[in-house]
Amino acid sequence: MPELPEVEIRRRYLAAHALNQPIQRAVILSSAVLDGTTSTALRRALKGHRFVDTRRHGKWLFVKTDAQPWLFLHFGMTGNLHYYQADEDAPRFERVRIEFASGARLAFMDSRKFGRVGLTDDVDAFLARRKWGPDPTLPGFDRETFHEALRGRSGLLKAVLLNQRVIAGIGNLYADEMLFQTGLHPETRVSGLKRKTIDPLYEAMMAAFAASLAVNTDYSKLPENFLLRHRNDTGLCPKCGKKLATLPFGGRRSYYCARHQRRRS
DNA sequence: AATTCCTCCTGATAGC
DNA sequence: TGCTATCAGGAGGAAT
Repeated sequence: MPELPEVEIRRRYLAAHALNQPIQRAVILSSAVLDGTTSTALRRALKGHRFVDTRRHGKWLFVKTDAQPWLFLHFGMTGNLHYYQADEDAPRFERVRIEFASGARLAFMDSRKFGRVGLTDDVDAFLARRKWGPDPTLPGFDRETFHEALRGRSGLLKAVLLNQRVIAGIGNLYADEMLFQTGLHPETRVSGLKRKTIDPLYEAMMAAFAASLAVNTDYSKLPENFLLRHRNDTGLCPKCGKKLATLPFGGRRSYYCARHQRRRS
């Protein structure tokens, strides 16, 4: 579920609740979500410390501690956060629990265990090592950055948009939204795209992220003309009422309107 | 180097 | 009701 806007909402949630209070201990309920660290190392890194800052790049969330390392979180397909009190029920699928001295708790939940939790001493080095592309919502990203990111790419547009090393943060749903808003077929070849096509794609991406953040990623509150409102098996194109078409795409599906998003070339 | 394919894991839902 | 098949908003590594 979580793409750039969803992870940004989680970042804000964590920042609003979990900063600047002493951590009593961390409990790892499923070590399967640990990435490059161990239960022991994670517990030791957090115990007695506080979270002091947050940062996000694409779908990755980083939480600075008052010691050396940052905690990093990736939510996979089903990851989420839940802040609650010790006398309340733990959420389902809790995989890592951070207990604060106050009695409050922060749960990292993830039914499917595709999420990741780990430690890094240097966020920039972490991002560079994994070769992530630029994040469209961070300072410095503009139309030219977008153009530059797509330059030299030869794959299919949908696949390129999903490639986090090209641009960080676009997932299956927002890629479909961008393509729908610009009338581009998912299998359009990137190599042939002109600036007059790429610019609207950039605008559609920024508009989709902004609109989603404005409604706290509650898609039911998005304007009617968003594909995200209709992206399901019975969904109809908000422009023409035609039933949405789908294409298998590397293990998942693209939803699009076969009338407005035609293959060109 | 870039792109495509496969796999990791488990819950919700549709269909019989 | 119960079982089975299918699908789900991701990333990393292998293969091409």
